[in-house]
Amino acid sequence: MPELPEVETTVRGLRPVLEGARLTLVQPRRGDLRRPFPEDLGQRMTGARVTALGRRAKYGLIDTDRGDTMIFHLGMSGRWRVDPAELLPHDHLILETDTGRRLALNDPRRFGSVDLVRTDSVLAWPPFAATGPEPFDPGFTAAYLKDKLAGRIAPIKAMLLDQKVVAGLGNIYVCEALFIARISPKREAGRISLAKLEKLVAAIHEVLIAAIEAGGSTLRDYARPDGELGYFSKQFAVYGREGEPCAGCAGVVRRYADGGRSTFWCPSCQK
DNA sequence: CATACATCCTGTTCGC
DNA sequence: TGCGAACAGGATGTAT
Repeated sequence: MPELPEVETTVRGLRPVLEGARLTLVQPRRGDLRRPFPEDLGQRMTGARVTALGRRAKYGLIDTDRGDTMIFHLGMSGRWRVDPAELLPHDHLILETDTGRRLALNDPRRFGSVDLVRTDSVLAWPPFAATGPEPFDPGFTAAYLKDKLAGRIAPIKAMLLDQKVVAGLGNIYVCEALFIARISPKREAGRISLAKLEKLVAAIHEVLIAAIEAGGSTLRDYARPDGELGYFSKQFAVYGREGEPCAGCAGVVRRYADGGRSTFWCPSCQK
């Protein structure tokens, strides 16, 4: 489930633990997640000092003073456990620092990934090369979307999930943003007016900011040894609320399966 | 190129 | 009560 807000919250939580620290141990505990760990991950990262942490799309970036960037993806079920008292099943990668901190990348479903690229080549890394603008990039505007979606007959929901259109959105926040903008997830993407796209851009900003703030407010919990990441779930207007009253009209939230994915929406007010 | 769909993975939830 | 089926879904590969 980690989408942009959860990855951003994770990066902000890792920053005070890792930034400036030297890595004394970088140890995979199995060979692979979604794909194999880089063979030289331990060799290249052990002894390096972490200089910065960042995020691109749904990936977290850990820069070192050796000119390497470790890129992690949390997949569906991934999270970093901070200072765990003991290692658990699915702790697939362990980091230790010269400041006495320990991190475990735990990912039961193993949809996540860890890659290692040269920092000066991060933007050319294949998964990033085709990735669209960040939602808060000044270039992500209604005009941009109008151009990008021109002629597209696919539903707007599918287009927003496409990382080449905009980076960082997943099923949950796409559903929420379309609800806020009162746009049906089934609407043909190329036939949405500029005015509606302006509402959509604003809705995406609104829902992401609220989710990041909700996550940020729970950083203290996240940092607990057995801590949980704070999610936005209690504030979802439509996601997971099939059959419940719509928060914005007299309608009822409905669900349909689209390519095996659930879409939640209010047919009464999303047109 | 655009679109649709299958695949990966495992803990949790649901129905019979 | 138990057990199998369904479900969660991001990235990627294949098919049309």
